[in-house]
Amino acid sequence: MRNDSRLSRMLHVLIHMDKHQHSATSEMIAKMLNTNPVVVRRTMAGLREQGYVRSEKGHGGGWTLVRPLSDITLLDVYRAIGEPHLFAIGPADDQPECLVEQAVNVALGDAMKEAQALLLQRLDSVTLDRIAADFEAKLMARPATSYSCAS
Amino acid sequence: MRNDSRLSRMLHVLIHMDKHQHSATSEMIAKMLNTNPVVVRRTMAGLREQGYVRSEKGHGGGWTLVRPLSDITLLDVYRAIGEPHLFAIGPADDQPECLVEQAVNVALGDAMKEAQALLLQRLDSVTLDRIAADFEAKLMARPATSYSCAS
DNA sequence: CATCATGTTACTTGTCTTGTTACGATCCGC
DNA sequence: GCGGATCGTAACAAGACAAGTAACATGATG
Repeated sequence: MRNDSRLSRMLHVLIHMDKHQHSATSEMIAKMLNTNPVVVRRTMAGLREQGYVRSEKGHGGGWTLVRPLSDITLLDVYRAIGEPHLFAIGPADDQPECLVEQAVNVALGDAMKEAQALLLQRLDSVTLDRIAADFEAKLMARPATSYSCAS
Repeated sequence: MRNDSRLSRMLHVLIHMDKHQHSATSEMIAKMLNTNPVVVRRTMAGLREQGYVRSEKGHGGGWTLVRPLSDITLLDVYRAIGEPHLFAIGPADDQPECLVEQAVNVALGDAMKEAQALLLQRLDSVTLDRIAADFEAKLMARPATSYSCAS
């Protein structure tokens, strides 16, 4: 459990949902992601609130993709899941009195801000249908193998 | 303890060490960083192995800066402490069978690699004496206040 | 040799994601 | 309406990792 895998997982799910027309239950999605239904509901809650997916209770319920993959960027998904911390490193103290430490924080912070800006920009420049297209290309390259997880 | 603060702390220490000519004990450094001596020794071990500082046991011992700040980049320090993980996010599975997940990992991985390359490049472009100079500038701007932590 | 200081190991703590259990609410089919 | 399917949510345990802590060995100085 070294990294926060929520972004990766939600991207995975959304693309799969686009391939199936019918709704998917948390149970099915959980099997697909090798996790369990509660985690799925927890993480997908943000996507629902942002209007990317819809959930329906009761018999025949489950999760449905509401917007086309071409309308969703990686950044959209990142924001929908609550913009978790991107970096594992950081300052020891956010508001230090020591001027040396302040200078260190500025230097490190500047570098990290640049990297973060670039990362977010990259996430913003990729829509989910692009990833789906990459997947299709791979599928064509080796059509004999099983192409995906439990789907 | 949300972030790994080792890099930040070591930068802080090295610059302070440059200001004092005499060696500093782990005890003194620990007070400066608001931590304790064992953590200091643990983290500084990497810096010693890479030849940036020297440690001496016994009476009058402690830590000494060996190389000038102008010879040490932020990247050097990052590497010396063991190149800890930079990102808090990552894929759910590094070697997934699912081709969709593979495509997701490639897309996310590409963006992260770019951001990481930029960050490391920025760390490589800054030497510790630059941060020390920033500190001096701040010090001139308000010479009346106490300028640093327990030093 | 007594003291100071590092070196190292083992264990605990704090924090965050993930996993799990439990229970309530809602919807569909009979 | 009843029962089962399914989401919503809260509460709690597990696992990982940095950081904090305690204990003890090692080496250097006077």
